[in-house]
Amino acid sequence: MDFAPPKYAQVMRAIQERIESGEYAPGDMLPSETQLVRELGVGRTTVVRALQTLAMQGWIEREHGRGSFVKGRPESAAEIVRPSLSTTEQGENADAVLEAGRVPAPRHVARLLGVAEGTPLIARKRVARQADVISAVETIWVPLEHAIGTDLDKPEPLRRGIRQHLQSVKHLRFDHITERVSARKPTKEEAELLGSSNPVLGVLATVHDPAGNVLMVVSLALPGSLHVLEDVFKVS
Amino acid sequence: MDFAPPKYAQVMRAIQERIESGEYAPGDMLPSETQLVRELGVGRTTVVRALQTLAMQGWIEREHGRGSFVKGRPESAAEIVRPSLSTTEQGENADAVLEAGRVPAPRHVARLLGVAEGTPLIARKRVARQADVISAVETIWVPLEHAIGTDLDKPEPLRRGIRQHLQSVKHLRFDHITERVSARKPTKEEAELLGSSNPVLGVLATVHDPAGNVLMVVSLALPGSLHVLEDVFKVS
DNA sequence: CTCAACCACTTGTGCGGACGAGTTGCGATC
DNA sequence: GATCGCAACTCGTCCGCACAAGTGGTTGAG
Repeated sequence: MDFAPPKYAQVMRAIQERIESGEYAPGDMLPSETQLVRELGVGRTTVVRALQTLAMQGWIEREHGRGSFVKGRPESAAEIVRPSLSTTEQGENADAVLEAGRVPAPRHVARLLGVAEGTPLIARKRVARQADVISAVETIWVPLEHAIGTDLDKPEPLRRGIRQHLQSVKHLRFDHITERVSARKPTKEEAELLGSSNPVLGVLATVHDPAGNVLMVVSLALPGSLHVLEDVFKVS
Repeated sequence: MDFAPPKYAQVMRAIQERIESGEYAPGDMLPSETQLVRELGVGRTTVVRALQTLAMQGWIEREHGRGSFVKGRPESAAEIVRPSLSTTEQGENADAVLEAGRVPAPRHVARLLGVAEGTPLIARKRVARQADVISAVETIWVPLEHAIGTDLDKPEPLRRGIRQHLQSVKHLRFDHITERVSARKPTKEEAELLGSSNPVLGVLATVHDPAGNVLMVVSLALPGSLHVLEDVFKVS
């Protein structure tokens, strides 16, 4: 059975929907807290909590003594495309998987996983296509203990993406990802697959569980002519 | 005259100090809300607000029915090195500045600034050195209206960094930065300065004021063999 | 011994009220 | 007309209380 979300979350949703529908346009003043209390039939504590949370998320702006004002849907950092995340998130097409099976850990992967070089791992190499052109070469490295009992070592395409698969089969939860981006020449194999030896963005990412343990390593080669990584951040 | 910070902030500071001093070690259970109420002489509302804010910032973890537990000082994403930010933040050495003066806007810069191609801009080209080796080529593009009255168009090195200079002279405030990273071959000039034609990370960043206007454009060439950009983010 | 009920604790959410402080407009006064 | 003061509004903070819900240990019945 499921539960009703808390009231302050319902209030937030109500206001967000009115902003997205255009009922409250950017620059408009929101109804005052007391008005919202009457209108929505909740206590001021609840309204204030909802409004302060919305302000923290960037939906609205609150000015002491004047009112609360609409800013609009915030461009949250979550919407930015994270290449390593989409790699673990997307399902696979029939022609995507190149190899899947047991290999000894290369040095740089072993270091990130905290195991000895040469330790057997499950490696899964795939390509991503855009309009029939290979647009990225992706390799996922998973320790045996996490891969055992899963379909990661089988060359059949995974329907639901690696994250879903690992979560449902092994109850592994992804918490955060560390990405390391550099520019390099493609390896000979990558150059053949991509059909060019122009520079690539090399992305090396570690996927962590809530306790900080490294669950897997993702390695990507993104041709520089096709990919631009975009990121927005606040200044101090 | 100054004001006392709100009580919930005082409670937050008290707990943060106890965590940093080691009095509360990671993994420890914090005093319960009722205990803190008695100990600090404030209402539970205040304690709860402080604890929930600390939890949002990653200092502690709260578990329904069990208690609040210390996680430690959060490693905030702000500590990550942002190449475009350090470019505007650092002072310049005597041998850093290559050129500074008026040039027509190239197409890709004009588009980011929202002006016509060829509009006169102030451009400032510099190199960053690490152990006497040139490790990056940096170009800053500033509209005339913002550069006028500043020293940005003079080849003399700026002591305090571009952000400080623009803020004190023209009262311009930096709010957020959008970075676009790609991999490319160095231009002929960049290759000569860097002493190599290996792939570089091309960073193109826009610096925005609080209203979202673009104040300047920063363009960087970072040799892939010397730079790795690191980034940590939460999974949904 | 096993297990369920219970109790004592924890945090999560919600209410109403209170007071402070910033903003704005209006009217009385000069 | 200009200015001051006040009233009415806004948000910011804080309190005490209440109840729900999750956790863990104890206790007593079987």
